[in-house]
Amino acid sequence: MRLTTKGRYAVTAMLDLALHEDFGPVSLTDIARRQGISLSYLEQLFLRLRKHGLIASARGPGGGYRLQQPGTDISVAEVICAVDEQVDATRCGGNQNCQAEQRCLTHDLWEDLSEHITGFLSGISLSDLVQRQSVKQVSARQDHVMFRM
Amino acid sequence: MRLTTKGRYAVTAMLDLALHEDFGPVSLTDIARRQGISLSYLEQLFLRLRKHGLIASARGPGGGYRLQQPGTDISVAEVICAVDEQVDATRCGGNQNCQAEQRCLTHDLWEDLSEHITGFLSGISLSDLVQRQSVKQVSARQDHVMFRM
DNA sequence: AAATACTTGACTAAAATAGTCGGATATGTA
DNA sequence: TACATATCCGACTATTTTAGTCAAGTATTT
Repeated sequence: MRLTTKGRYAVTAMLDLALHEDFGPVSLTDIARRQGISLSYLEQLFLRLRKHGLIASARGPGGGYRLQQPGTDISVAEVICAVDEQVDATRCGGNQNCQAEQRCLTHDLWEDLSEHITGFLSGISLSDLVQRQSVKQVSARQDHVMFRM
Repeated sequence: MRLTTKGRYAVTAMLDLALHEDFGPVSLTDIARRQGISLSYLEQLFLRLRKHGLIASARGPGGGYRLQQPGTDISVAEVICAVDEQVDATRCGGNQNCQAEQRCLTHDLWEDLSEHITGFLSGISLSDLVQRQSVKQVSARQDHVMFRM
């Protein structure tokens, strides 16, 4: 699993969605405003999230996105994997041909690390984040500032 | 701490150094040959590793680099930090001004993750890697193929 | 003296990041 | 039915990072 800012944007946007979906579908325009992420960039990310079955879309006025599964069932790891497309993973891709078609010296180390990170992020669901005190605080500020803008 | 291929190259090169320093200083030319990394790129990496006090250099014929501290005292985390220069860390840099000068929604999550990864990689020293069976195997193959080339 | 090897800075091709732009399509509401 | 809203989708682009190359040094051993 790769860790990039793209993945971070996706998690932030999904968390915003989880925080606001009680009042019907959430539009990308709202998420873009609240989180300071460009609309067009969000469109790219949500296309992938939808194709991976994490969210469902509703078109037309009042439309937007909602979570396809309960927030407890969507882990941070899943969100990141959905947008990062796992092009080459570790360069020492699964096939161990990192150096001259053979396993490179540190192959096992990166494999161990990768498992470690995935395990950590698989254990954190969107619901877990929603309940965090720090998230509640930041979210409240964002809702307040942006309210009826 | 950022995880990039640059950091991976650095760890691989430092491990090669740890594996061969018993016979005196190790030249970058040798490391480049064994690990399939370009000499000029290694020069850039080792400049930073030296400035961070992880290695010492010896000029002239028979010169090269050796570890500045025993292999047990150099962790993988230190090597990666030395070359990655920590430009912006998490974009939510230490100052929490990730979004409009305020803390972003997922700030704490990335901070937790960062600590988790750093903790994991801090617990692995070059000596630990040298003793791994898989590392010994790959290293033996590399020495054999490249011997007296 | 000569070869080896580190030191340093400037430059560069290719890829990834973080978007922008333009249009098409679907849908709820007046 | 017209219209506004919103998702869909593809193509394009500026900037940054990666992964180097190149050239000219300097120091040291043999």
